[in-house]
Amino acid sequence: MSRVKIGGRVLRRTKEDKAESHRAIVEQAARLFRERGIEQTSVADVMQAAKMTHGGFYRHFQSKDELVAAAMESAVAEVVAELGGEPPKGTPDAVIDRYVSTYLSEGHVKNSQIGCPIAAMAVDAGRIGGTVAATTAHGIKRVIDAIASQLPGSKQSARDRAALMFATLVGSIVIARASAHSEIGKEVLAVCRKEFDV
Amino acid sequence: MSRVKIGGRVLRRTKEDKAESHRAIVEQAARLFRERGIEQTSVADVMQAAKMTHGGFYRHFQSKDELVAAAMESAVAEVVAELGGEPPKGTPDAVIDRYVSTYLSEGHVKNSQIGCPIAAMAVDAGRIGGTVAATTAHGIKRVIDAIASQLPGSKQSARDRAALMFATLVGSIVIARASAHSEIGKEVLAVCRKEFDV
DNA sequence: TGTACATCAGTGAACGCGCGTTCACTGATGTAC
DNA sequence: TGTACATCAGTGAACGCGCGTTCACTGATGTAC
Repeated sequence: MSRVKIGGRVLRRTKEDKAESHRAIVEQAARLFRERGIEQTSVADVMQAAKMTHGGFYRHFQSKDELVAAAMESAVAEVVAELGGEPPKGTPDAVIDRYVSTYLSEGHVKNSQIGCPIAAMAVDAGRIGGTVAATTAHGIKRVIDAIASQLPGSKQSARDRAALMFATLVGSIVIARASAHSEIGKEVLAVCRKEFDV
Repeated sequence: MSRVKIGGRVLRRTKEDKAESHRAIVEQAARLFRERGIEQTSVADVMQAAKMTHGGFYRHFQSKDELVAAAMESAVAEVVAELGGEPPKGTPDAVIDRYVSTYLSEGHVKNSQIGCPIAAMAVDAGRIGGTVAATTAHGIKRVIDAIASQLPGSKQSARDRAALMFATLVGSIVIARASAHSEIGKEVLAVCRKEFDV
């Protein structure tokens, strides 16, 4: 944090500061939208989390929807980066194993704020339509492509298995979260873990 | 419709009329919440769809959340009724085949208002918490149980396969809807149909 | 290097709007006698 | 059967509130000369 505050006011506002503010807004939005939902998170909530007041928001985005798209894009990019990273030591499918077992963990159920943006935001983002829906659709494609790139076999076969796997993952976490205090959620996660052998 | 309107006013309001109004409110809520989302549908929207003004709403429900729970319950009951019905002519798993192939159809992608309430509402309903979340969790259990009751094999095995199947169905439709104008959604549905052989 | 000035990120008050909810009222229902 | 009256489903205006967005303002930045 290079910005210096004196008496509660930000005194330095260079281009780098603006870029840093921008990043902080998107980061907090990606976190809050996934945790509380898009409609349940106000622009003021996001700006407060980014340690600013809400008035400055429109120096960075033309509308809340533009922020929603940016947050979705940012969260998808993180997922894709994890999946596209160098396969670490171990078996060739270690990246996928780690992705799937993390996805189907109790931690992912509880910590939606750092989890899959599709599971947390896609239903509402799709309903918003326009650029938000388009960004979401593109994000889904990117994630499935990234999963497919880590699967063995032919391109088409890998893509098909990636699509089916991702659908199962998304459904499992949606169900598990909505069944948080019931046993059924844990059952679904367990069965799904068994299915993918993680 | 037994209610008689004269000059735009409902003149008869017997107990049966109230029950009919109640049913209409829940029916329209179940439809609109699934189509537009819970937060995006106002109490006034629902009452208008049920051909009333918003003021009378609180003669039927203590709060919007109570209506959300009733709408979820009603929509789940419909799904369970379809799955629990007499197996019609044909193979013993005809009920499941019909359920799955309808679930994975383009029609279900487009017509969320008459589709699976879990796919359409569970993410938001879970976030609301309280009775709404509890009703949703219970609804998920009821649907999985209903699916399991139509599957062959041991109780435990059927239940496990039902849980996995439902997760895949929910994930597929969430993805397909969010990818509406992209090819990826159709791919996911197609792969999923192949998986379940429908 | 120093001075004058335009820029613009961020502040905080204010805007209009739609929401969930409340309430006084209307008038048909249905019960008591 | 008829009359008087309490009930209450539904109406429509009104409430307070939080939202997305706007705007006048502040003051450090950074450019022109």
